[in-house]
Amino acid sequence: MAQRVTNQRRAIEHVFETCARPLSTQEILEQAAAAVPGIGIATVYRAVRELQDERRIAAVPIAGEAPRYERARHAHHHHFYCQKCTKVFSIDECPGDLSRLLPPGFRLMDHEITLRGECAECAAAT
Amino acid sequence: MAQRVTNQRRAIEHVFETCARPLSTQEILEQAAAAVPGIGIATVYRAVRELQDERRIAAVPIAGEAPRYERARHAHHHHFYCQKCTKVFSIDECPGDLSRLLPPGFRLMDHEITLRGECAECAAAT
DNA sequence: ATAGATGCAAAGAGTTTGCATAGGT
DNA sequence: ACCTATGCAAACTCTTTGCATCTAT
Repeated sequence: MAQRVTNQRRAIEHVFETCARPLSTQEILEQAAAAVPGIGIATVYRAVRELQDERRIAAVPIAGEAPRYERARHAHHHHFYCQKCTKVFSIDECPGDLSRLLPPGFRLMDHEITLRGECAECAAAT
Repeated sequence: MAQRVTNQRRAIEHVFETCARPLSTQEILEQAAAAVPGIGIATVYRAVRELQDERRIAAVPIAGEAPRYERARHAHHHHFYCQKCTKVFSIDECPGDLSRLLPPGFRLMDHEITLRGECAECAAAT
C-alpha cells in the first residue's frame, strides 16, 4: 500500500517547508519535536532518506561536518558554514566553470564550494 | 621526555613523504603495514593527530567522505575527488576571490572547493 | 483488519581512549 | 631504569536496522 500520512512525517515535511537554511538531523528532530513530542531520531533518519529518494530534499555535504538537508532546488548553488554557530546557509551564486583548474585527462562532473567564516549574526556580535 | 622515533612513526612519516596524493587513515595503515606488519589503526590515528598538531600534515576534508591527509603545503590549493576510485588528488590552482558570492554582513575567512568526476586513470578506462 | 510507520534498543562503522606492556632513550 | 608509544579492546558518536506495537487507511 502507499505511503501513509503520519503526524511525524507531516511535522518533518513542515520543518523543511518553513526553514530558511539547511538543517542537521538534530535540528530537524528538535524542530519536529515541537509539533510531535517524543518523535524518535530513527524516524527523522528514515524520513530524510525517503525524502531524498523522492528528490524533495537534498543532502548538503559539509566537509568535516554531519550533512545538512534542505528542500531540493533546481538551481545549482553553494553553501556557507559559520565557524562560530556551525549553522549552514545557502549561497545562490556560483563562480562558474572550474574545468580550467583540472589536470590533463581528468573529467569534471560536478563541483562543490564551501565558504567558511562568520554569518551576519555572529559577525555583528563580534 | 621528548618524542620517540619508533618504527611505526617512521613508517607513517615515510608514507607521507612518498605519497603523491592525500590518503585516508585506511590507506595510511595499509601502506605503513608494508614496513611494519601488525601496526594498529590506533597508532595511525595518534600519529596523524600529532603530525597535524605539528603542522607537518594537513587534513583534507572531503564532504561526505572520511578526511584524507597530505603533507602540509604553503600554497592554498584545492582537491579533486574521483567518484570511481574514491581517490583524492590535489589541484594546485584556485579560482581566486569568492567574497562577491557572500550575502551582506557575512565575513569570509576561508573557502574550500572539491571538484568531482573521474581521475585520468579512471577516465582512460572508460 | 491490514500493513506501513514508529519508538526503542541493539547493531554497525569510524574514531578515540584506557591500560598493560614493548621498546626507545 | 625510565617512561613514551604501541596494540588490543572497550568506549563513544553517528547512523542504520530488527522488532513489537501503533495507527492511517
